[in-house]
Amino acid sequence: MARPREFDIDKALDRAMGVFWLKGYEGTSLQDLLKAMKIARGSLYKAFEDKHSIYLAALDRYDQTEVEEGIAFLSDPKAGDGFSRVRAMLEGAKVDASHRGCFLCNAAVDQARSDPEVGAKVSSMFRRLEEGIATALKQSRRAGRWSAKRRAATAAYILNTYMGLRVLARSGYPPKDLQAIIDSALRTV
Amino acid sequence: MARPREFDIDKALDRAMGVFWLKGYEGTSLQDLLKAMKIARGSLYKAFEDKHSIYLAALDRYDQTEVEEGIAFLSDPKAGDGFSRVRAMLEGAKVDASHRGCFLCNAAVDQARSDPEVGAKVSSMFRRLEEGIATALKQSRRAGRWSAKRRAATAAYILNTYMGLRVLARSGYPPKDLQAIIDSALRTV
DNA sequence: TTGGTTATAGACCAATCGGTCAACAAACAC
DNA sequence: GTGTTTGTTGACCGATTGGTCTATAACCAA
Repeated sequence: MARPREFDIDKALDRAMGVFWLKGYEGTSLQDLLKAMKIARGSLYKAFEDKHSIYLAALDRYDQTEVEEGIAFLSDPKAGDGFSRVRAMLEGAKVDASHRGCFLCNAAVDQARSDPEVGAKVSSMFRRLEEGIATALKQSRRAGRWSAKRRAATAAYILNTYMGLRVLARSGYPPKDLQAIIDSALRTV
Repeated sequence: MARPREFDIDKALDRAMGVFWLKGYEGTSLQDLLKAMKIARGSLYKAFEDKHSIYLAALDRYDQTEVEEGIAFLSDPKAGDGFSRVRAMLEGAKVDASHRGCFLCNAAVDQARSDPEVGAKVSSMFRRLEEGIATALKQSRRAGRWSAKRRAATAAYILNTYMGLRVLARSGYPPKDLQAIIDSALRTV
């Protein structure tokens, strides 16, 4: 047989994701990636096709870890009332000490338009997050009895609010003011 | 005296803005800029300091044209009831045939964190847009008698909604669904 | 017409970009 | 051990990056 790979490919992908997340696709150089992933050039090109495919793989990794975790939380009855889970999700966007925003939102803004593959992944995550929010609403005291249609519309509205928060948070909007926005957004849902 | 400049610097800046808007800062090369601005390399470096300063100037130009125009519209009593002006602003984000998003939102996501000068300009535009929205609310039948504090909170909330719409629109979210989000967002304000 | 000044054009530059490759190393089958 | 296969390493590649510089052109004052 052949020589086994010396590095953990998922760990390397996590590190690549961190760089893309912080600096964006165009703003990240191969050198940035190699340094963060702690592997040599040749190893990277054995494991991945090219820079673009690493970005796509990092986006998938973000999906499998962050997004799926978020959806699982939204759908988890043990995490409190459905409505409070939605609130917790929004408040999670408030504290962004690293000012990285969310990778999904960053990808939507700077790559989704020019890269159809990114666009498809972004749309998929949007849709599934919406479904997660709708599920949480269904399991809430307040919205549990609404029509499915009304819950779906509200879920889209909350996803939209979430994306707005991520944009404002990334550019340093004060957390206190973000909290006020969350309160306004949920007050009358 | 000296030889006069042959190109209109504001027109060139408009063109530069268009490229940055579409492709982002890192995604735009000097060649892209020269081609769009229709000037030669030497002329560009006579008129501007470097690529970065062109980006800042383009952001200022966006401020003076698009943002100020939006604020003027929001504050204009002749443009209908204050509340309907706010609605019109949100619906303006819905139709984004070019999928450019808004330059302000793009700058917030991909440059505001890493570039303090961009961050300051972005924050300034956010704040003034909020004031514009608050002014429109003050001139509305529905919110005219609210406290200034409540109007300010609602203005921040609407700005947040607007940014969310821009993100979703840029990645190809269907306009019909965006309309539903707008309806949800304004239903209970 | 001449001189001073500044814009234009594009050749040119070092540095960096993403990507390839050949030499070597490590694993297992036999 | 030997052979085969694949991972690792870093030198290397052409292309492109943002930016400089020189020769020339266009303008106005005198």
